[in-house]
Amino acid sequence: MIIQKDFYERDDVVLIARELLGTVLHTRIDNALTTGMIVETEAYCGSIDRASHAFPNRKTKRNHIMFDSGGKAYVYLIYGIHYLFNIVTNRSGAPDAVLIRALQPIQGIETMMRRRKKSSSERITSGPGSLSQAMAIDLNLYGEDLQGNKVWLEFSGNGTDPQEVVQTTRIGVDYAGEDAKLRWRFYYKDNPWVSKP
DNA sequence: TATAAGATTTACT
DNA sequence: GTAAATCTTATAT
Repeated sequence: MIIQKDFYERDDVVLIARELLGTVLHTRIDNALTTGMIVETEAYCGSIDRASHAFPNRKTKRNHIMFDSGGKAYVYLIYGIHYLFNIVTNRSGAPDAVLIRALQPIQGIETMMRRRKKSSSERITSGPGSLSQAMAIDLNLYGEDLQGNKVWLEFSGNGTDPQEVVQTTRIGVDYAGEDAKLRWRFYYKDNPWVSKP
């Protein structure tokens, strides 16, 4: 079942990050379908969180889609190399987003291996830059509606959380001072697809 | 206008 | 363990 807009428009971005674990991200790019279960997320709250690009409610050309209402894709280029995929949440004017950090591949694994230039399916979607490359996520998806025909999310069929969830601190945000200690990262314990430094 | 650093990954020493 | 790749934004001249 496709996740509806009201799921994303709630105001608790941390809760949404937790609930996105176990849902399935789909992209259909160049007529190739790729899907994967989300196993690692991080929450970013633009109004109070120094680690967010939108702190403190600052709108730029890069991040302006975060100020739109929830249920859109926020894609940006980091280090001039990697695209990171975020899901915009909350109401218009509240710049919250959830970063997708790792997937467990389900469909289109051959396609993902070709895009990643790997001959093995090992860890082709572990890490935010890697999964974007595997799913063909780039700036063409900036602001894309998550109920469209290019990128969307679905609840998994069984609706269960088969694995234990770990809540801990985020990665790569040491510059954010006290906010770097917020435990806004979620992942499935012992899942081999979770990103490891 | 110029410089520095970043929600990262990969290759090399 | 360290460095390079190289685009966007913020801060300082």
